[in-house]
Amino acid sequence: MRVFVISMLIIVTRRTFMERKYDFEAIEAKWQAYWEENHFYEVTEDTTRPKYYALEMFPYPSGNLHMGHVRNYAIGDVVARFKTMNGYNVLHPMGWDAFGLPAENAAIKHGSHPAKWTTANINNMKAQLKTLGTSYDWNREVATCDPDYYKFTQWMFLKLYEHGLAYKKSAAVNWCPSCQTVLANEQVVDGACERCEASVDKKQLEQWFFKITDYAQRLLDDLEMLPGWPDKVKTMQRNWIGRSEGCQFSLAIEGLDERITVFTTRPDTVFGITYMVLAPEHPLVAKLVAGRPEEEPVTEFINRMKHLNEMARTSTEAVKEGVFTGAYAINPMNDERIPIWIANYVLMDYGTGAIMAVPAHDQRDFDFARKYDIPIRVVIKSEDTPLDGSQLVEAYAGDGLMVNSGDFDGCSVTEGQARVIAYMEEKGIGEGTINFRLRDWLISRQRYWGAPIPIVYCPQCGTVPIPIKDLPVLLPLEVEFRPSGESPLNYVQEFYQTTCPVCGGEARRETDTMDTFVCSSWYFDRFCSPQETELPFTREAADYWMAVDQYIGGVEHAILHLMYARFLTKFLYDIKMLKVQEPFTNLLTQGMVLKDGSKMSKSKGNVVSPEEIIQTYGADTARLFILFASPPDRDLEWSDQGVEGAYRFLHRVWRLVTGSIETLQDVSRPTEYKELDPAAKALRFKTHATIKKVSSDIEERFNFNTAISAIMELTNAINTYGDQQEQDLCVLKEAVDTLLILLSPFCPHITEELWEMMGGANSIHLQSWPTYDPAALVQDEIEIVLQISGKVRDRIMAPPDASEDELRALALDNPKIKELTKGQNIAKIIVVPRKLVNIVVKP
RNA sequence: GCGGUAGUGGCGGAAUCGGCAGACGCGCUAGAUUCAGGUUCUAGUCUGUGCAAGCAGGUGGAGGUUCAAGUCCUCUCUACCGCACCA
Repeated sequence: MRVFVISMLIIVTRRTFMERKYDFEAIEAKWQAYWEENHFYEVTEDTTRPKYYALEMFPYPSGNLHMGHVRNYAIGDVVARFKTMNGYNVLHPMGWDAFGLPAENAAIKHGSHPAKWTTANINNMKAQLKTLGTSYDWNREVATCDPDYYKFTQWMFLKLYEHGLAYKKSAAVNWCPSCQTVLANEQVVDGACERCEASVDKKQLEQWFFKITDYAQRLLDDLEMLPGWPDKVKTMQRNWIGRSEGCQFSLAIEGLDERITVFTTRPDTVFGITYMVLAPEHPLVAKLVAGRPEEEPVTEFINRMKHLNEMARTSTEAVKEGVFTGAYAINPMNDERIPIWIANYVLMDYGTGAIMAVPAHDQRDFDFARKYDIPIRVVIKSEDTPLDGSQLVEAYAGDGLMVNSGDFDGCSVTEGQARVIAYMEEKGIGEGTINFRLRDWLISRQRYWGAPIPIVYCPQCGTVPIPIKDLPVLLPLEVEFRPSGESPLNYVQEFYQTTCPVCGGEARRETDTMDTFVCSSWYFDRFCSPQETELPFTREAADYWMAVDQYIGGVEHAILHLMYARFLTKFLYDIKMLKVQEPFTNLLTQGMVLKDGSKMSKSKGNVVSPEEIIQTYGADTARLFILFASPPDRDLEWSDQGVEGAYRFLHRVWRLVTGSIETLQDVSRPTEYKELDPAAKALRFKTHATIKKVSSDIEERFNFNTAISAIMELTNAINTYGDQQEQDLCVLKEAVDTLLILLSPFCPHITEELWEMMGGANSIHLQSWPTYDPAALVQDEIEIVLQISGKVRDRIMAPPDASEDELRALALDNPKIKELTKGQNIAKIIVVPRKLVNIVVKP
């Protein structure tokens, strides 16, 4: 038998309940302990439920949580809790990006040990993180400096080595004199070290590289597979990869048995070459000038370039300059003699370090040619450009037809490119190629606090990888720190003195460690099976959990971390460890937390400490404010008064709920609602409209700010309804329950406490996310705007399903409209059902 | 220089598909509560004008498309971010 609980109409004496204070400190501690004791957020694979992997970028354990972390983890926690309440089996882990320079610098400065310093910081930050009330499965915690973890970072290295993707070469690398180590290209910003901002030098060193360039095309193409990533990040990655199509060909050198290879994207302009340029570092330069009168000025020029830092060398502002080498090359297309120059504007690390110069059609070459009086020959002619190069005011890079180009005259630019390449390939001069700006990933670091590179150098066997069964290569703890430009491991005899795994003879270990970005390129895989001892992760666990459904972190990692993680994921896919090709299905890049318009920093003295905020107002307030103040992808301006506002709101909720416990405690919600009075109906409408809005704001838009404002509106509506003399307690109960559930992902503690006080079943966080009742959203009447020529003149109430004709009739019958349109010609009437009627008049 | 994002009250922001600009919060004003301050509650708060109902103007600026533009198009200014001699 079905039982209908008929809506009750009861006269209520309001707020007679003895109100308990909102003691956030006690409440937050109580529930954090409860969740932990009851293993609330620990998960295992469960094939009966859909999985969801929510991940925030794990922090470097600097010692203290800052507001950026709070924002990051508050956002992630809302997503994780929301998905859990929607029936997903949610993996939400946390760990530590625990290797890196600051630990070592702190060790040098304070005489502490990096391991000790790091562990202390992790403990401190973990405690801080726990006071935030985040729903992490701490059983899966990892720290990259843990031998159980870096054993598998070394495993990654060995697998890459095995597949020819890790190699050692001597290269001119970025050297940070302050950090006393080399840096990857990605870690050099404006010619300065990304970390310490010291000016970066070039140094010729033997270093280990990962061959990320083998994956350049896939890294580029597969961005298409990521509709859930911000376009901004994808664009940045595309630019970084920097694919350009063109051709490569070599030129003979007059009087020398050597050839110079150049890359160009404009093979259609090869007949316009009037000189060529080598980078000052180009290996052939010395041979070209040997014994010539030009040798001295050239050497002088090269020395001068060497002493300029990266910034001064490569800046667009830098004036182009160069010197003639005295040598000539031969244009393979027409056998012309081409003078060879060296100049600052050609870079050794892009293309081949040498260019063909076509001043008529390249602005840089044009500027240079004008400066040094080198002829300019037009080979692409448009209707508006001169044929005589000396008349050009600037290089012409546009479309046109080939001229002065022998058999190729008359070809269009695109046609010419294809034909020249075909000709070169036929004659064996050159070939069509694709060039990338992306360089191989330099992973050697001359520092101590990192994962040792698992390689030994044997006088007999050469470079020998450590067998996987012998991992980890342990980082010795007894080390002396002296910033010398060499790895401190160079002074630890017990470490570097070893035996060769192949021949058993005496051998020397590699003493460089790996870039920490290697460690962070696969941690999300490790979270799937963090206790696994044989492999970095088990296939079964990774097949179940990967890919990360929602990744959240700062945009500063748009290139570095995200590119490296994508690369390693593709490699793991290739060696059949993973079945996904991309690690992060959806990416949310959060904005910065600002104070007084600029990023919080110690030097500016505008840092707000999360610890203090949590102590003063509680985690729920901190979370609420930070989520309410701005949409997550935009920068957020910190406001102490805004925090007060969030705190006040929670007090309002507290009073509202505690004030109604007595009357609502024993009320059960009916399965059907009938004959509600207008006020009750309006509240029920608001309740369900709020469910609808909050759900879509979280799910579809990540607009937590508008979700929270909708919850605030519901709170206001409940309060207003409370002023009614006669209240429908079922509707009120539904509204209050809904308010708490909708607020629970944002403010997990206060809602849990109030839920318990209301006598709610088990934990609020184990409740299902509510679904809205479409019937409750049906209104008898809705407001229709009446406009005359686009200006609002009146508003009327009409049934929501009123037809266009009915609305038109209602509008024309409206007294105010009648008055204002009297004697006017009605040119047109636009009716938008459920919205407005616009009467267009012509005077 | 190239690419991107943004510009809306005193402030943070809202307006999701071209349809009532300013939701929600902060701040401010007035009143109530209070010994007082704070808290809390009530009312107000884009600008001009008016006692008021109202009327007019208003989303960085200038044009345009449209019955209707914060939203679309063209030009332009400003701020921030990314790339920057990439051959």
